[in-house]
Amino acid sequence: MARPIEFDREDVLRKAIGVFWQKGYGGASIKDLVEATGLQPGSLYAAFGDKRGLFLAAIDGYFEDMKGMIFTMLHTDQTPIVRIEAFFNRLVSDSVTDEHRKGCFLVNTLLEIPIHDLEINSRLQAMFGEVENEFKCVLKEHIASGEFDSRQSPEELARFLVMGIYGLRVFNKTQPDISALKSIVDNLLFVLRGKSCNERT
Amino acid sequence: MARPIEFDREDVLRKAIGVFWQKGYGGASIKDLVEATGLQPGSLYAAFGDKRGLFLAAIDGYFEDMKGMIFTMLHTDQTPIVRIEAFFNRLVSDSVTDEHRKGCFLVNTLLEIPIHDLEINSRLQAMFGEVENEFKCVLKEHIASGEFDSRQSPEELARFLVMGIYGLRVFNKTQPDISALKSIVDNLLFVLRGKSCNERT
DNA sequence: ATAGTTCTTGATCGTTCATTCAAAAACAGC
DNA sequence: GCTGTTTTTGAATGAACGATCAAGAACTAT
Repeated sequence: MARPIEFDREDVLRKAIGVFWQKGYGGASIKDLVEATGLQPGSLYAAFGDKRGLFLAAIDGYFEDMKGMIFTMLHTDQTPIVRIEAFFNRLVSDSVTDEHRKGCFLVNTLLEIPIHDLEINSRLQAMFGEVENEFKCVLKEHIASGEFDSRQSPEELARFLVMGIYGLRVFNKTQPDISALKSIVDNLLFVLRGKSCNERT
Repeated sequence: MARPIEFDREDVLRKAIGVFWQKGYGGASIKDLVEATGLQPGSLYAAFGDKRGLFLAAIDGYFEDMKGMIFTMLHTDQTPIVRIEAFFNRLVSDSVTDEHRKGCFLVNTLLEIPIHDLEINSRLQAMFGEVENEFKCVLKEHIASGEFDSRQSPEELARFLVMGIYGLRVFNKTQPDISALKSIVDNLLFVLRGKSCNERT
């Protein structure tokens, strides 16, 4: 009984994610978002409230995709260590493939947004907390398998791996070199198994 | 034979560093810088050209301090591994002490500035290249000492440590927890020596 | 067809941004 | 105590920003 909405909300959100991902929150202007989404300011504001609301929706949308990827990588029928290895190999190949070197939208946001912005930061903290927790579950399996004398708790190792994600993401901004990234991943995984496995040339 | 400059350039630069450090390049306005430095826009522009010029000077100034600290930490008469350990312990204590959790100015900038800004990014790359090189020299000593069977080249290990700096810096933005940071450092160093040393509670 | 409702449009608002510049102020040389 | 030179001042500039809103457009229900 009224004029129907013409745009696809998810489609618009995806395009907005692209803008924020590439330019950051402060760097993306409404003009950028209007051009990318094809919506006029009025429609954009009607749909998402304001720029910040759209940004929050973008963060959530990005994390949904990310969570799906993580779940796919970490819940296979392979051994725990191989699953984690697959996850980081995927991270490396994504980093190398990404020609604009946008990195991880969430990690970028982590450094852009001031810590006193609790609404955004607590959200990011919760998201990476979920990632950490996924690692923890897999690591518990790993330790339970007995092939690894547990020097440390799965909590500590999971935190270490999350730190590795951060580090790799930032590293790729300075040196997008695949062999360097692979070597770093190998050293990260070395902590989990006590010996180096991948041969490198 | 003219009116002398009233302000101390280094003092002004230090205050400007504080502003950029806390707010980022895009987030810091000229008004912020005018208020922090006590200089009027005209004087600021006469001294540094424009906002970007001041930012570049700020980056350089920050790195000078950082380089001094690194040199102090890595050139003592202790064993190589202890020196690197001291470096990361210092990084942890700095992270915990910093109540505003500003992190590392250079790492923050790395994520804020788009990669196609070559003037800034090549500068940052050179700076972290210097850090990597410092690590490499110390690691060569470590390997030459013979107490560590060199699974890997000092280049690869140095890169891994730089990645660790990035990771720790970002990690502290989400979880400023000293024991978590210490545990991460312990795992980073584990890669260098093949066994865990620090006891943890 | 008409009335009622919601969406789209894009010009417009007030702010804030980085930057400039003419005028005033502070020195050195003579 | 002038004169010449440079610095400081802070108001002014135009552009870009996020956000708004009245008018027109598109649809449904009756």
